[in-house]
Amino acid sequence: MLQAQKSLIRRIPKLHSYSRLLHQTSKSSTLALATSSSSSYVSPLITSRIIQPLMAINSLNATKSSNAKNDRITKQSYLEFDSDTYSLADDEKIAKYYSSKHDGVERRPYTKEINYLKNILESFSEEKYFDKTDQILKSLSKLVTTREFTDIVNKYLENVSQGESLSLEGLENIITELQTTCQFVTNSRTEAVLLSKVLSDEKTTTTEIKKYLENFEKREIKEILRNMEVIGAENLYKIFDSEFIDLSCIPQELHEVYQEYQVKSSVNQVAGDTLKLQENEIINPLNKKNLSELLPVDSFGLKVIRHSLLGLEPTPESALEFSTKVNEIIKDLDDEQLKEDIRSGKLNHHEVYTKLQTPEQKAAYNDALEHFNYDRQKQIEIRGIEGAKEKWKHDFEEQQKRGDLNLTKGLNAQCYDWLQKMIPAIEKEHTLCKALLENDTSVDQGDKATKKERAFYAPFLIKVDPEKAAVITILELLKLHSTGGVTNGFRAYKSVIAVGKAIETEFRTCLHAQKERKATSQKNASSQLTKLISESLDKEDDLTPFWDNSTRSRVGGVLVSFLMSIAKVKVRKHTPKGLLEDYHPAFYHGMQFIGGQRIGVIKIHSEISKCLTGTSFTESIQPQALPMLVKPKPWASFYGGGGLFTKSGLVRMRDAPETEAYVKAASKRGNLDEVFKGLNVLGSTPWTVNSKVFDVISHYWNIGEEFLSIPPVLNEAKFPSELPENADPKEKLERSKLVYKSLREFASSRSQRCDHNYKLEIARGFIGEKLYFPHNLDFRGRAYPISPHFNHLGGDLTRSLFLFWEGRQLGEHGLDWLKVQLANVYGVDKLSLAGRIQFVNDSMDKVIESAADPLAEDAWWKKAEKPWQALSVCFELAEASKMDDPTKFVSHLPVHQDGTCNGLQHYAALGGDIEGANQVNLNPADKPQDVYTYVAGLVEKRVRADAEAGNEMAKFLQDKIKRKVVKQTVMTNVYGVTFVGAIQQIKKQVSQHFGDNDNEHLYAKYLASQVFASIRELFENAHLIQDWLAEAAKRITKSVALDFGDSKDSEHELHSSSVIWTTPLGLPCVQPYRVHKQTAVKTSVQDIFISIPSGTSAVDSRKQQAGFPPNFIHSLDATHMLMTAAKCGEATLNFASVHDSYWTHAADVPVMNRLIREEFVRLHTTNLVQILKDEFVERYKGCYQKVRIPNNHELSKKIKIIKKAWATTLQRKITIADELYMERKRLQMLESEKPEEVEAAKSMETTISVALEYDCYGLVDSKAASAFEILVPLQFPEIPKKGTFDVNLVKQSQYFFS
Amino acid sequence: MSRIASTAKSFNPVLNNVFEKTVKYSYGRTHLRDPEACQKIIDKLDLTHHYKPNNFNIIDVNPGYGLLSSMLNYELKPKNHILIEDKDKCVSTLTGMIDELQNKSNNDSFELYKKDAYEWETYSDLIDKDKLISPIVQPYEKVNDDLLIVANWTGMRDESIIAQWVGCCGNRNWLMKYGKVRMVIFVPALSAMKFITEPGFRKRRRTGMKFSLFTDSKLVAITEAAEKTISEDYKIEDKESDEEKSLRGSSSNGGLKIPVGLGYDPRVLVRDQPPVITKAQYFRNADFAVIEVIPGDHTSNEIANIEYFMSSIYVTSAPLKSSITGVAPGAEYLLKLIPKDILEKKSYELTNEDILEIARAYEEWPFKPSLEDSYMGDFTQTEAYF
DNA sequence: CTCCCAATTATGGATATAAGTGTTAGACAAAGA
DNA sequence: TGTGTGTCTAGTGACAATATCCATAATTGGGGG
Repeated sequence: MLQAQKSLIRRIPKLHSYSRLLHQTSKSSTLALATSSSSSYVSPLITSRIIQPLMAINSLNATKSSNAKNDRITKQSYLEFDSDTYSLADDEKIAKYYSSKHDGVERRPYTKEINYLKNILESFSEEKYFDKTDQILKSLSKLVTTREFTDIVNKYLENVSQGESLSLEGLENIITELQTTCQFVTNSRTEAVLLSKVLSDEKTTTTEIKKYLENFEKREIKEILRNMEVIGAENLYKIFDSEFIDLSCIPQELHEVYQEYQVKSSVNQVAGDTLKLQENEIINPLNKKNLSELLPVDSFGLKVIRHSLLGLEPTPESALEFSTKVNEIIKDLDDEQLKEDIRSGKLNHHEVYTKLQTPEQKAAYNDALEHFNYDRQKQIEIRGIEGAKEKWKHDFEEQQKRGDLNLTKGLNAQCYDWLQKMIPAIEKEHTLCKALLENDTSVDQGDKATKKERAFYAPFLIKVDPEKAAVITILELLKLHSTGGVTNGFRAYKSVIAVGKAIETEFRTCLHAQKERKATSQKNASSQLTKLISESLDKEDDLTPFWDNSTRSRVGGVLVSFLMSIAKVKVRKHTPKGLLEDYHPAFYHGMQFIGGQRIGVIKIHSEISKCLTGTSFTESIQPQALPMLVKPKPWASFYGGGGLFTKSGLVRMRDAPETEAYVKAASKRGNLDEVFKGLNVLGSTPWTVNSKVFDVISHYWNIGEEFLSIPPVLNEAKFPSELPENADPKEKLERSKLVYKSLREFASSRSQRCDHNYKLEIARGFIGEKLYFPHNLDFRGRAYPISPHFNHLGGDLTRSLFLFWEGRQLGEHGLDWLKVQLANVYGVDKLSLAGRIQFVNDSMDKVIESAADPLAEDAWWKKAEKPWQALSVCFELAEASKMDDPTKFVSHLPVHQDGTCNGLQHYAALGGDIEGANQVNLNPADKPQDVYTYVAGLVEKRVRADAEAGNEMAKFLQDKIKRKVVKQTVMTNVYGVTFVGAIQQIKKQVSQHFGDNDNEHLYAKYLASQVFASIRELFENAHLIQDWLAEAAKRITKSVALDFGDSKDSEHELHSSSVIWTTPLGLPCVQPYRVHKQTAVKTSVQDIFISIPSGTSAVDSRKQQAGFPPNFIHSLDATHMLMTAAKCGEATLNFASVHDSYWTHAADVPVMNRLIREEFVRLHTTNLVQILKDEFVERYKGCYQKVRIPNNHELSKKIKIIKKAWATTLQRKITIADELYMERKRLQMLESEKPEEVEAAKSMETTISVALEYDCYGLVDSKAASAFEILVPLQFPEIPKKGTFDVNLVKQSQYFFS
Repeated sequence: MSRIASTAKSFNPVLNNVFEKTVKYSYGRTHLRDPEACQKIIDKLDLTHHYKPNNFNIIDVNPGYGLLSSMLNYELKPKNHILIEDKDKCVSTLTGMIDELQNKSNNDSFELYKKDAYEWETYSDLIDKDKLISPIVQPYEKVNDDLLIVANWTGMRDESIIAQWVGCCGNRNWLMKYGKVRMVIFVPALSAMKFITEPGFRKRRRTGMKFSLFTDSKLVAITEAAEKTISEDYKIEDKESDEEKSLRGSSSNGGLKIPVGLGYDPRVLVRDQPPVITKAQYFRNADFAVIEVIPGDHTSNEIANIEYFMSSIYVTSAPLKSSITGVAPGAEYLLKLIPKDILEKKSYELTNEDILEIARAYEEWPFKPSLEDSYMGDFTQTEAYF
């Protein structure tokens, strides 16, 4: 077993593979250069006097590189090494970089390993496997900085100090030992852990506490107490009680709490601001007793608490508290009926809220609800999984009782059955894992491979409760039904990762909840203190890093394989011999081939998939993916916005450590406050569900037929008739195409139906609720709601379901804006504002009809371009028009203001094109300009010219160019659509509108080129900027860093600089397009292919180039949005956005419109491109670029001579690495303190230095027959001149956003 | 610009100095440049007994610059010799050759058909629409003596065509509806290694199995192995381990005494004794082989029911008994129906008889998945975005 | 106890898999001259 | 070394191929000192 243990420990860090890498590269070309005979590669042009110092430097380098061998972590795994031989020198622990040295963004070597170690340290420390934790800590101490190590150890100490098993002495011993063996440096947090340990001991007397505290100075105590989440509420009060403590010992943030406590305890009444209820057991997920008590909520005399999201009832305590508060609020209502309605639960939260009369009542209700929802939110996040289980159990028991064969219920019962079988399997696995980790040889671990696998996932698997793990596995697999292009199944890869991720999320949530509970367990803790503590808990950043994908897939793999082996379904088959009955696996594994490539799939047994089609399965939504009931935690650091117990990063990214590092660094420097501000405005907008629209949707949904955007219920795909085996291959081919087409259609219809179903189910659950969307960003800074299924970014149908929770009186202009909104969604958005209002006024009776009878066969709203949103406005308008004074109408409807082709607006502002600015409404005008129509006109003009020139195609297309044909292409042009993409878009239009299908491809191709040319003509300067951006990206991504090939940093590939820029709000954007290496992870299901994230692998130059211009523009529109959001927040507007569509209350539209314009002007009055260029120059200095100069130029000759000289001394070809090495040496010597070295450097010539005297970019001549490649310092082209458009005019442009 | 002149037996002296010795465009395929090499192939094929002069047709797919075609034509004297070729440079050389023949020897059997040989339509048009030839349907009991197909499919992406043609042999559709039509195909060496195998050879996979089942295939000629596939520490070993090692199909230290033939199933080499074409004899540095494929006695009907099953079986090289379980729900039942000795075998060891046996057993299986279950969607293609 | 060598294991890289290839232009890499 | 040829991949959010073999580095185990 020792062997297995060693193997585990060895395999986990996988350090030796890295060391091998190091070793290999240390033998590679550059080092060979360094270690070869000393003077050989000095240019013959250098006199012997100068060779001396060079030799010295080189031999120094040589000894260093021979030392490099010792960097290898060889032999014993690094849990066992005990000397400093393998440690990273202090400067090496952080002294690495990503794309640029000049950004102060550090890259740590072995990040992956360190993260892994942190994770297993966490795991082992809770299990108290001290022998292992010791080793891990030793290893870590070699790899991280002292400071970080202190943090790690503190966290470790916190974990191990829990419970009784370790005494204070034991803890102190550990610390002392770590101090000696690992150079552990304590800080105040360490003291806090110790203090907490002292205080937690029941036997510790007050005198002892005092004595202990007296060891410290008051200033020190203050620092210690800052770590309140370590100490915990209960202990904090004990400290407050100690007579040794006075205000000077208390950190600022706790002053209030302290003083309050002093007052209260003087009256001998401890922190009584919470309700005196039974023992506070909020977080006890598995307490069944608790659940049965949940049912009689109405016994509190208030049924307001109606909805139980995910089948979870609120805790009785908080329900009682809430009902008490509500009773208090409605006490003074004079409307008895309303009072009764509220009490009896007839009204949902939002109805109650709107019906309250005074602002004070509303505020009080809001307050009470927020408090109540906080508890519910906790319940959802922590017990959401359990909710699903309870439902299954319920259905299972029902079925047992009644023999009910209802399909959905049957499925739930089936799940319960699987769950019951799976739990013991996982429990058994847990014991095996623990045995493995404890070196318990008495347990049989099975064959070698299994054992090896287990060694990988054991530390993680044991952290999650078997029941929860089982529920999660079942849910995730069922959720994946028919995804990934697999009929009746899913990709094995996806399932394994999904389960792994879900398990991790659950684990993290539990961990966080547990911590918070521990720290705030004191039943009488003041709410103020509780809040402070949970806030400081959020600050723990990177001590439990995210699991990497290989870990996820391993954990997921084992669980999926369990489910696959235990989940059975009963099948019956009539055969000639009679009825056969058998149990078949519900899931089975297979391979699919796509273009010869294997894809692992897991198929769901048809009996099961039958139950799954079309039915709702809402329980399968991870609770963390739902909108929130309470205001999200405000963003203040990289982690911490979003769910209460859910860790989500500020920027969503897929395997992009570089992006992460840059954003984190920016966050730490405080550069992101503006971004946070904007995001927090978005996150704090409360919403509710539009129940009127919901009812209508629900009606049509249940009919099951296709209606507007609702897809029909399809039961099975229709296949064309079979062909005989010997049919012509051509026919066979045609048929199989048809089969795939119909399968594809079926799948897409089903997945759409499924998607809608999710949304509707969630909407149903949130009717009457107050909900929030925490937002985060993509790497360009665009904001997205974190909850993926149901949010306001969705399509027409989804958007129509949203209302602002708060209402605002329409006031003077509000009604008009409502009308504009209706006109916009109806498709009448090309008229002037007055025209749009007139349009609605003319249709007012139809609007009212629509609202009164939305289900009418030919209701007016159904003909709208965006019918559902139109319906939503109809309801609102109809209500408003009922009022005598519509200005007093309280409106909840969000009114949208959309930019006309927002990307082009930014381009036009950047480029200053007058005509372009006109067409996208930057320039004030009487009525909105339509860029699509304009471009269509330009295209038409070109086509006509061609037609006259005799082009047949042009003759055919003449007079057929409509707005619609070019619209999508114009729109996506900004977003970097390629020529091919444009062809596809236009082809679709062509095939719809023109008769001739045979030539549609030719037409599309021709038109696409004309559209491109037209756009280019219209936005000439803008396109020059686009070109400039692309050229800059090209140069950056093709550049070589001076340090390339340096022995100290061998990880970088040749081209490893990605394009990085900073938005005006300070958010660094790093294009994450790199070529990722991929490896296969063996799991018991199959091998799983995962890519290894790396910030240093070669950049994907093509993607970087293609992506940069659109990404830059996106980052600008995102910036504009966040700026506007922040301003709207300041103006106390409710604000929401869908990238370039900004929403607020009708009454507030004028204010928002002003802010939108002001912020746009503010953004564009600086010369953004110039700033970008300056930033680039600074960031990429020290990078070199290949330039082709004429072969016969004297510079070419000079460089050839130098190269030849080097090559003869080195006996091999000169590589780029060699050239850079020599240049590096030259520059180093120039900085040297020794004058002779400086002298030597001055007269030394390298291939790069000789080129410095020439204007190499000027020498580039594309026409020259033969070219020679040389390296020159990276330069950027001059930025194109701006046009004459004055951005300030935007302020007066009514139709800029409208 | 030197041109080819040769005294090879099948070389038409009329064509001396018609073909260029080097060609500029390979169009991604290998072309024979040496009449001696062509002669080797023609001799090995030994087709004169099978086809009566002036009484049969040749469909010559991708003849390239036409050297081999001209020699085959001279040797076999077909009534019609259709050259399906659409590459410009090739076409011009071919027309030159045809003109030369017509002018100097009154041979008008050649017909150039400038279409893409990849398209199925090309063949149906050739026969049904343009009626250049009208092949006679002959029974499957004997090899068709009315039609001969010669094809060069040595390009990178041509392997799929070969596989599909074999599929047609199984289906007996396409040109195979005329009977057992002989095909002489130039293929990449690696394809020949995979496809022309006997049971037990490690590289034998599904398509290899189909070759065995649906066709009688032979290796006609091979090339010298390209240098990179030859292991440096190549050693001559004794015969037994020789046999074993080369059965594994490993390309590094195979057991033949000379590097030529490395990577092929040694039993096939012994069986077919293919002559070797040297590097200098062809243009474009890519190994190839010439194979002869004649439709066999089995059809795809016989194994249609286990298509999906087979694809799963050939994913792994584990013995059937262990790989069979995950193949479909309730596959355990199937274990009872298949003979034990077959279950012990690995997928690449299965013989034709074994496969047919499995197909029969599968038919007996009460829980065999319905047909639509075997449809595995492939809709990864990006579809429209509104 | 360490050192050295042989044997074993881990790991990354290469290659095959199936079997129509919906489309076109342009950039880029390998290869033939 | 400068050419023609073949291959690859094409907007964003966001979605990823596996099995097997082989060479070689790393580790272990055994033996001798």
